[in-house]
Amino acid sequence: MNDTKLIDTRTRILDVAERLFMDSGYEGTSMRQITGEAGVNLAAANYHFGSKEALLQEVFKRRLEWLNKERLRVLDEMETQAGGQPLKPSQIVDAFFGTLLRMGAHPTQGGETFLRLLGRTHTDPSGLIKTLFAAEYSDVLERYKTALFRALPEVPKAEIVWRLHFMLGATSYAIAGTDALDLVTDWQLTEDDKIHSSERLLPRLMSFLIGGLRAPLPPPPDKS
Amino acid sequence: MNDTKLIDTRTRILDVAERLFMDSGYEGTSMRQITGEAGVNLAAANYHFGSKEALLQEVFKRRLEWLNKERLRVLDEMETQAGGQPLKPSQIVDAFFGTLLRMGAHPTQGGETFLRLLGRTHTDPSGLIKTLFAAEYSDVLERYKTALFRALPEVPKAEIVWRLHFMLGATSYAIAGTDALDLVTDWQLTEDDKIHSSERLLPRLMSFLIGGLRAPLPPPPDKS
DNA sequence: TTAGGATTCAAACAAACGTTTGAATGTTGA
DNA sequence: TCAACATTCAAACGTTTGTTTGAATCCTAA
Repeated sequence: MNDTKLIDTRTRILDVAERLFMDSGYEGTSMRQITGEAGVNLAAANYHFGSKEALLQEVFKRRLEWLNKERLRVLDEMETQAGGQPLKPSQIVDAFFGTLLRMGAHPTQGGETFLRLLGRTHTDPSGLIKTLFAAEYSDVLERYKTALFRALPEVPKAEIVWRLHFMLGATSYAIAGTDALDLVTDWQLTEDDKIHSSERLLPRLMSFLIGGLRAPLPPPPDKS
Repeated sequence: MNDTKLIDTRTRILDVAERLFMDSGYEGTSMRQITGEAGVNLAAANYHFGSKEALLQEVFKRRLEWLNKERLRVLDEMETQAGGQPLKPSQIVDAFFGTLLRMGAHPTQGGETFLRLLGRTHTDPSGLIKTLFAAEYSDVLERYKTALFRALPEVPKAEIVWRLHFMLGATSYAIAGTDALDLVTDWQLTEDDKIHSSERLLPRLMSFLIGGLRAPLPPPPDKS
């Protein structure tokens, strides 16, 4: 087992697969495209990963493990700092979603490509993806849920869960690509707005998320 | 041209395609699955629609035309009622997103199936989908954008556009399937919460969206 | 230097894909 | 009733798909 070339082939396949899955989706990407653009033999992909499905799993796994470890680390650090006191909601939101968005600027962790892949995949109901996400996210969500419950003791837990869900949606959409924004854009934004839009995304999204999280509760259900 | 049977075959294909595209995506669904489950001959799909791509377009077109006409009608009605005064932001949000969600309870317009298909497709960057959406949404978004600008004159237009984008994301995710919520759920919700969750989605989402829309603006960009 | 496992490679596999064909059947208006 | 058109149908088309094979090559440890 060669230490430089083996890792190179594996990594080249993973990197290209990540980008192509982002561009064209899982079913829309063929093994021949992946291995072709990666400059490796077709059979190499099956040799290193076993199957296309297993390759998809690896593409997500190597990033999500890093991300969710980082999310737990940041939350741990905040809670230590707070010394038993509940955190501020804005801290929790930043630890979860801010860490995700800042991953887009982290060159060794896939940069924007993985972020966009993740965003577009979050609404994919395919069994494979759902199973993978459930396994990869469960610990992290449990911790953040608990932190939010403590931070917002006056808000019913069901509402917090729903709002976490909405926050995930707004964020997925935001990172799925500023391309999709071209739908909504067109209209009069200054060049300045466009140039800085990527780096300004985080504060803008954060304001929106916290506004939604702290919004007045909906009227209680009709008892008829 | 037979008036009952032709419409039947066409509609049966459209209905099944809508459901299968929702379940498995465009590339993940084959013409044989569609025509098989619809109980029509394989060649019938190509006969009536020309190609798989054209079939996908039709699936979206018949629903989006209805939805966006309805959205414009509701907004027109509100503006007439207001007699030249700007609308309240919450009215505009409800006219746009409320109309969408209420479509899920409209049996002749695809019900929840189309809603979930739309939710999962919103993050799809494929050229075909983007072109279709751009054409189908442009008029409506233009009108609603203008209404929001008038309703929130003190907010910079760029911020409004971004927040509209975030609102679209939260909504897409919410309608893409309460299945995806199983990710976040698990945790202690009462049975009552679960039973009423579908009909309670709209007020919950609305509170979140308006909270986000009206949140304090993010700090201005660093001038360094 | 050499044996043995790891990796690459060209080639082939069966299966599934979207689409087309031409004949058969159904339907309509004169 | 019959000609003209619309629709259905079974069959086949050529591609492309993911995966497998077995030989060739590379690398490393003894």
